Amino acid sequence: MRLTQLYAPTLRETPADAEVISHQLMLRAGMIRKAAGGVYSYLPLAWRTLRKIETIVREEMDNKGGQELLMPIMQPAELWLETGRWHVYGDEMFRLKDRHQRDFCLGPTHEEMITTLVRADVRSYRQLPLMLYQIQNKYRDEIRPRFGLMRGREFIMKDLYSFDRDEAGLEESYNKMYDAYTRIFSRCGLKFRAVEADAGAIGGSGTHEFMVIADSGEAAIVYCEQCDFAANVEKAELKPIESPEETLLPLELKDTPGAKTIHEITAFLQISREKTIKALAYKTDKGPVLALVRGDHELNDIKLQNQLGCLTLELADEKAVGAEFDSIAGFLGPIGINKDVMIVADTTVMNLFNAVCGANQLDKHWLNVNPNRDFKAAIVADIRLIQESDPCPRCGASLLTARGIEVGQVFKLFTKYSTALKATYLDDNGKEKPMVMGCYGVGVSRTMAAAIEQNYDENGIIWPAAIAPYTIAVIPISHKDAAQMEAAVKIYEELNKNGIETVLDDRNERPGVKFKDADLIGYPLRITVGPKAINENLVEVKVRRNGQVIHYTIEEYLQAVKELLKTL
RNA sequence: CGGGGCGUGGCUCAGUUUGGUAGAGUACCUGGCUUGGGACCAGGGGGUCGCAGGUUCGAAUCCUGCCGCUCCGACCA
Repeated sequence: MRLTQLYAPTLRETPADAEVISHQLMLRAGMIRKAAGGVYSYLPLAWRTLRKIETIVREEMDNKGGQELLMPIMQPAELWLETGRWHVYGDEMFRLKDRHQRDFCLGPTHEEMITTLVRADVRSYRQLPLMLYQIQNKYRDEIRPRFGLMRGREFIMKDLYSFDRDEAGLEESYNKMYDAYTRIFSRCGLKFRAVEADAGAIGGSGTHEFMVIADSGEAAIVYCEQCDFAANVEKAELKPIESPEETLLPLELKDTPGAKTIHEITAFLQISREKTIKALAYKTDKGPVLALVRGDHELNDIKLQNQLGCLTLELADEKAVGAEFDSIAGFLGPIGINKDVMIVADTTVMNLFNAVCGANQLDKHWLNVNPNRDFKAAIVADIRLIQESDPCPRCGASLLTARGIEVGQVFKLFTKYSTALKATYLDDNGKEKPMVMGCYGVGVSRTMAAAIEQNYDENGIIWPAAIAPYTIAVIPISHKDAAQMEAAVKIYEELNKNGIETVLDDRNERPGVKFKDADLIGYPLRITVGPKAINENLVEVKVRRNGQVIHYTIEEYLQAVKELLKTL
């Protein structure tokens, strides 16, 4: 491709409405343009990269026995009514009506569609296992689209669904996909971690998220350097912490004027945060809940929600604390709380001796609180948020934290959808059984953005070679110098002939402009054709990632470049 | 939905406080000159100032309503 022909309008300045680096650079590099909030056009450069990612995904899916198909984006409401998700999915689903006022949606995901497809045609255990996938646009009317392609309302996703005879089969399919995902993101040149995750609203259990490590990531993860443990903080389980044993002292009511926060109470009483109990009042669809964690810990509301099995969970405001909890904000505690309130305590709290907690009275706290003696909890479980330097639940080493961009997730759905949609088969005894399912997603467009978040510098994008829109830019210094142009064209044509995707910057621009654009677009290699190279009959190659300049002879450069690209 | 910010040529922004002929840089077109890190000179095209009302002799500017974008919080690939 000659750059005089390429449709990639670059911008000198960063558009004001782009916040994250991938969004800024894709706009500046002429890769994407916004059509509406969270909805983008992919210009030729972006589309080339997306197709490369898709190709990698396809190869790995096919290698594991996946078969590609394509289902409709527009889906009838009946499917979703059958599983109940038409109502559960809420405002996040784009809905529309046809001319007969029949309800449809734009597919946010395809469990319903694929399951009804398969149930109609699969009858026998002989037809299983089955792995079907597609790559297409998905639609989710996000509460707040942001970060360019990282959280769009329309995005490209690969979704594969596995159908097995039993859980052993599912396990096998799951492991295949886990392995395929590891290969996909490795091939894309990304630094990532597979982390244990919460199953969320899709349902099912047993799930990993593939996180590209980047500071701009929306998810927080913890990982262990001593073993292979890694988890989303939402999910990460924790072992209870034992407290050093103490003689039980008698309960004592203490005046603590104005001490509402853990910080204030520990300063006032001159005690450590580990000796305090933090109480949080929640309103749920299962009634009021008082959640207890140790003062130096944070509550993980997803764990709490999972323990309660409730659909809604929100912090109670001051009025509700008074009305429904018989307490006062800032002085909440389990002792003497309204009898209708369910107490859920973190296991570590129950191991405390002679602790401090709010007394549900203004400016008063209880001292020498001993759980089980002074209060009982309806549920005792792991409900706290994991923190940096917490011990690894596997090996006990100190954990580290990082931020991640979720680019893929693998899910064990078991029979949630096959049961709801009656997708059954006959086993070898002629007995009807629900298929055991899994689903596996890759955010293709998000992967492109994540690759940029992880590979850029002040001059622009630094593409991993595997997913670069073009691999090499050949830049003649002077547009008017016939010898340079001739040499440049020759190299350009030779590289393309050898299957290396190359552009020729044949624009009548000063070299600085061409260099800036090449850096911005992020070609892994640049070949500069100027007087130096011409006079000495050398090919000058510059590596985008580290700025290294290497000179090769005309005879050796092609092979050398091929080798070099393997390392990029 | 709640809370902040912003809507003026493709892009970045000034002008709004104090109403009076719509501006700059960049990008684009023409010509010249130039060519190893976003040159220079000359000429040129392009904007219903987000939309709709209102106040006024006169509105980008003041008032009202609406729309859109964006950032911070509850969701997720």
